[in-house]
Amino acid sequence: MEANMKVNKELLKGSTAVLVLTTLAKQDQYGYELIREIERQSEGVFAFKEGTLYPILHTLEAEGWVESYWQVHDGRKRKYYRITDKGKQHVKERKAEWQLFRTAVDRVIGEGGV
Amino acid sequence: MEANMKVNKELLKGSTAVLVLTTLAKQDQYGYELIREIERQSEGVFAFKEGTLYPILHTLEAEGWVESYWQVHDGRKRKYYRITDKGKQHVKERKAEWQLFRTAVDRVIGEGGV
DNA sequence: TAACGATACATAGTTATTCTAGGTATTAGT
DNA sequence: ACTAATACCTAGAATAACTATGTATCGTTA
Repeated sequence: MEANMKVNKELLKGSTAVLVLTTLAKQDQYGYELIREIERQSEGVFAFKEGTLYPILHTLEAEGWVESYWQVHDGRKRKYYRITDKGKQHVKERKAEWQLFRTAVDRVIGEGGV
Repeated sequence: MEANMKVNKELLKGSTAVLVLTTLAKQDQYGYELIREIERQSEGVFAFKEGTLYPILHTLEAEGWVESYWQVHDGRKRKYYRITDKGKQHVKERKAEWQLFRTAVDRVIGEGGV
């Protein structure tokens, strides 16, 4: 599981919120765990650094898309995040946006069944 | 054909080079024409402003992925761009990167035949 | 028991890329 | 003569992820 398989980081811009929110929609998770979970699900393509993910989580919380709560587990203090109803609505819109974007790129570059 | 169908502009980052180079790989085009052509092919999703596209073309040229030449057509001076061999190699790599990225996003958000 | 690596959270400042907002010049139509 | 469309251009703003660094705790092992 090589970390940092070289996907241009610029490609990522605008996609992180939907990646994080979708993952949180399945179950509450804490930051450090989210990094591993997203890396696992993307099969190593997305390997967020902590310095990248934590500020994103703070932004998502400021927007009201997630809520956080501290919880001790296995003798460790962890800050869990839970998606809100507003966040669920938001992720629905962003997913639709992603579909639109993906389809448009594929049309131009000529992949995806054209 | 409404310009600016709201695809988050951040999503675009990292994708413009491959969009432009792929279009140029089909035939030489000039900037103003490229904007319309990409808008047409993406069915209105990507509507670059001139202030966006021209600097991108200059960057692509500086990287050696395209070459430009002035040509008069229909009584108008136009700056045409032609993709180079180096550009063709580059766009191949970027397309592969796009496939990897797209697949990874779809895996995480749970679309695309998982 | 001291040292070290892994876990877990955090922020300041840099970098990269697109957009905004302006500008110039030419041509075609009214 | 005026206006809209064509065609090119750049400087500076805005945005978002990354780099680098810091703190603290826990488990393992020498």
